[in-house]
Amino acid sequence: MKKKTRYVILGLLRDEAMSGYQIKQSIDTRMSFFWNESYGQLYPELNAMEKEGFIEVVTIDNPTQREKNLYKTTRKGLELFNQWMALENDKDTIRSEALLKFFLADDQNKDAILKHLDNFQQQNKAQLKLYQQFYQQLVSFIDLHNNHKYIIKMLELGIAQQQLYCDWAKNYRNELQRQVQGENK
Amino acid sequence: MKKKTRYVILGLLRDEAMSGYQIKQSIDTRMSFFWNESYGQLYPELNAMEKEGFIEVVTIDNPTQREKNLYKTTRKGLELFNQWMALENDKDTIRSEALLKFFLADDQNKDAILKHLDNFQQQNKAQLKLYQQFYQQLVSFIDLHNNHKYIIKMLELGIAQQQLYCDWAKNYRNELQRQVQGENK
DNA sequence: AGGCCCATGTAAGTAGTTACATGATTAG
DNA sequence: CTAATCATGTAACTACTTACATGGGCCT
Repeated sequence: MKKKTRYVILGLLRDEAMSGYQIKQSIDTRMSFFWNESYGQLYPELNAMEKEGFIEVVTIDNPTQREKNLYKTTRKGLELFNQWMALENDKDTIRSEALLKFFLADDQNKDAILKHLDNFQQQNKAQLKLYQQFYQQLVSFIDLHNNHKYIIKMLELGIAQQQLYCDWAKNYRNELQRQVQGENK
Repeated sequence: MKKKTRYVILGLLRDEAMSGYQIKQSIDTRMSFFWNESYGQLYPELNAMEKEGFIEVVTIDNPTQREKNLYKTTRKGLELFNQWMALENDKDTIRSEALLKFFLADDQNKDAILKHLDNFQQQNKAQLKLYQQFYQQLVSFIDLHNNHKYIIKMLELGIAQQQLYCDWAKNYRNELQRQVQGENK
């Protein structure tokens, strides 16, 4: 499977100059229901892409700011990005250990599942909150960038999914809990 | 991140003896909304696990059947599985190129997005059908295995998610289509 | 007879994570 | 003053995919 890191970078740096660190934050807080990247991918890729001319360093006017490498996408980078957009997609990669455990569980693992359901719900709730925050932020802009409506659409999906996961987990948890109590009567 | 392949194998081979090929089919058709594996992981792992005594070969009584290696989980394997169940979960891994494109799109990529939305909807619809089939299969058993109710719960989540994705894509597609038509007027 | 699915595997290459190192800045 | 967060990077490792090889059985 081909590496997609450069396209994420290219896409994010079209509108806003960002550092590697900021890119990572963006992905983690706004895109994590369908994507992730690690620093070990990001930083070397940023350096390679700069050398190849797909992104360039933006110098900051404000010299009081501490040093960080802000990049933005070049024209050449934009071309590469748009080419990628038209290409067929590779198949998805997904591995959720929590969901795997839920699927493979039997009555011997009831306690473990109960614990994992709690964590699962809590994590999804936290993520839901982040998506909602970003959503509010975007819709409050009167002056919409032409890409904002695309992001908003995706956030709607993410929010609906997180909501589904939370509700499902809450429900399931209560159901299992009742079963356990029934047994101990 | 530690390799989880052995736990999937262990979990699936508790109830039903299966070949590597069947395991792969199972994962692809029933678990693909939260997990995937490739043959390159599966077959070497099966051989290693047999050597280590976590799974064992089941000999078939029926000699007309063509040759295939059917495995099931051993007591030792079950212990390992139950230990894993109680452990904390690693963080998820996820990469969906389609969703990435939806997120990063702007007006320049409208046509590409339209095409990807079609594929996305179609693929999710196909997967939805598979989950529904398996669901029907499970609920029609009068004699529920003690793990069936756990699988059913997961399928409910999978079905709801696929439904959400399909509806979202259909809606989004129509919306974008109308925009394009509006522009060409 | 040909194509498709069943079935098992391996080798090479690539993608990805983790742990470590380093240091500045900010908030309490 | 110290802990957390911002910030950048690299090396070693491991996980994973892909492409290839092989062949039987089934359907038409």
